[in-house]
Amino acid sequence: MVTIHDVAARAGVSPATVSRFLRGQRVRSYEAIQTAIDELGYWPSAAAQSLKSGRTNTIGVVVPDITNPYFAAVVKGMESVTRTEPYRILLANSDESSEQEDDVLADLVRRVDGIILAPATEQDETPLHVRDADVPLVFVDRDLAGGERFDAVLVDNDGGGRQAAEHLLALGHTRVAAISGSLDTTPGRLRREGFVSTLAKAGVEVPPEYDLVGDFKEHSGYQLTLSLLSLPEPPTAVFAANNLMTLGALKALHDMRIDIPGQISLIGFDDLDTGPLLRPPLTVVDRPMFEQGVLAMRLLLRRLDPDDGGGMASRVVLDTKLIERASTAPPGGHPSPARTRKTRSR
Amino acid sequence: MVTIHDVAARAGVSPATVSRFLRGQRVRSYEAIQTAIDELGYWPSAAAQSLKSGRTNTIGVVVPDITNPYFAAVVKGMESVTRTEPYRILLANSDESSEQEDDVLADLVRRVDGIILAPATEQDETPLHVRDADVPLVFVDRDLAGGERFDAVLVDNDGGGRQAAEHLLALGHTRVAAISGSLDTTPGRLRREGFVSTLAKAGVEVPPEYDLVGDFKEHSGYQLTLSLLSLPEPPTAVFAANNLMTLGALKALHDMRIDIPGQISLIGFDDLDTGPLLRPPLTVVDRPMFEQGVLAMRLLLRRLDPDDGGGMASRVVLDTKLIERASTAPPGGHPSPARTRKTRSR
DNA sequence: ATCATCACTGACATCGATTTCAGTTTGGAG
DNA sequence: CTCCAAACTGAAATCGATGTCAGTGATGAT
Repeated sequence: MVTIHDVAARAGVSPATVSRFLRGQRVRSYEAIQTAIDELGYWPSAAAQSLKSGRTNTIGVVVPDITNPYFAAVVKGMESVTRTEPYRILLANSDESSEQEDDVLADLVRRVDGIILAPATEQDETPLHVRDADVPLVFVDRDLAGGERFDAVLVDNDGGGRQAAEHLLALGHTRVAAISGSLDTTPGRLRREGFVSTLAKAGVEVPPEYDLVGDFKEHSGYQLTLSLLSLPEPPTAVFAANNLMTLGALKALHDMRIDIPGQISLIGFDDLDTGPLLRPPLTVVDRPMFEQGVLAMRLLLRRLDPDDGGGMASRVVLDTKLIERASTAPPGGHPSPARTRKTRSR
Repeated sequence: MVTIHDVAARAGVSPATVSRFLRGQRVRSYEAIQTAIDELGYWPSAAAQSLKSGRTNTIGVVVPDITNPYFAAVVKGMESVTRTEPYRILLANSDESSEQEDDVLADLVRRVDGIILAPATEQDETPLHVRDADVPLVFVDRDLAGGERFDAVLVDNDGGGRQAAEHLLALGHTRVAAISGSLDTTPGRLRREGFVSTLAKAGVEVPPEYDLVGDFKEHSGYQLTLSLLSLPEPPTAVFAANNLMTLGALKALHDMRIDIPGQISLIGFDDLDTGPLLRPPLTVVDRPMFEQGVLAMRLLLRRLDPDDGGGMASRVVLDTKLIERASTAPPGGHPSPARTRKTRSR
């Protein structure tokens, strides 16, 4: 490896002068130094710089599953921010597991200047350890019990659940099932609460056999949908609390030759790139993805700015939006011609 | 920050002894040291360790677009390998741009022990610089002109293009269009070559106005499909050379109210999680994704193993597989009843 | 010609962990 | 009780870059 000493020797100056040159200070022999750097192909050692400065210029990002299009979009948003900064992203999957998250975080705190985390569960204790390590922490998508003191970028999950419920109520559904994500997570818990409580206010109860809990993975959406179909009286509408479980539900309904929305209406949470192209086009509760990543990274970089005053935790909560497509319709019947036309028109 | 000196002082030993304890050597006062570590919450500094050892335990991964489900799956495969190793992944997007790739690589070589790269173009020179920096390099998905001396995990793109062509030929198509990816990339060039040359051998020429080149992004698939539809004599079948452009094509065909496969058959490259659920279910050339990531990471870790002999470059080429669904059919007509039943049966 | 001022320079200490080398301690044998 | 080998320990050097501090050299004013 070629070091600053090699460059100094070849340019006939001291390492200190080379260092000054690198940091943009005026130096008498800049020509000789530049030549030496080019000829030797010198690049300063990141490890040595980190040791001296105490900064790694690296941000740790921990998400449950990078193949979930939602998280992929969020990470891309983060990446778009770091592009113009000297920061890089150290990426890790937690696989929806607190233990893996623990392991990964313990390692990350030693290597990064800050961390953006979508915690596997709300009860997770580790992130507080992260704070002990004096590494700034920002939550994205999911929150933590007692996490109010950290920056966070979230969405109005409760409101999203409400929107889904109101949509189904407006269509006249009364036998309504929910496939929730893990209730240990903020989105899992709040989406269900918003959904169930809104139905309850309208006098529609969700009986236990309709009130199912999955794990945000496609397989659980598939299995739980099958179990709904095996009931003596299946629901006329199903709400799935994230994109992957919605796909699982859709696959199950296809496999069982259920007509959507003729026999069962399906509404999901989180839009998909393919959402409009599916059979049928999916009605979903949508939310900003890329933008969440951008905001989370900006919050973190602000914390890392030495001129930043510190200040209170920023808690950003974005709104969800209902996108009506063709997978929902009044119970029993086929989609009304009006609805169909409306959906197809754009 | 708590250092090894603090621990040593509290345990009443020298830093050298603490270091030995950390590296698992036998030490008389291990109890006192362990206690001191716990009480102080000590973690060794990654920067200092890197400086001393010359290793960062970090792998750089550069892909064109992490929101492409193919690359997300590949990265997840890589991650699954590093999970049981002390390595972490530094992730960067090149956005299909050689310049961004350059910038990112110049920075990465200073921070990582090895790099896995899906180059933006075949003509890219930078990766050779990476080699100058003595950082092992593995290609995934895409190759480089003159890259034969590097490890690589690729697929038989030429064969995949051939499979697509043979499928369309078997259905009887003669007016066939290709939406290729950038011809500067291995997959862009080879998929087109395999496709066009197979058609040519069967006496089917692809005229210039059918022989279009996109950039692997959804928008180009959309635009190029529209341009095909505006021709006086549009094709009866379209081959799109990756998943995103296939989606773009599908959207364009929907927007223009084209019946698939009644008026136009569509075949894609790379399956999607939603592939079977689309309108219509897509016929595609599929290939291993997760597995490609696993293999690439294994190759790289082998290079990093100090006991490894060095040895020749490993060039792994995986096979593609045709998945027949309902988006392709004989020209002109509706899908034959037989085909439809077959597709729906699973 | 002299001196004050300013711009620039190099030796050295430093960041935190590891490793070498020269001890010191321990345990057992005689 | 003495001695030796084996087990363990600490001081100091090291990795590469940077910041401090005490200079050296040039420039201009007198």
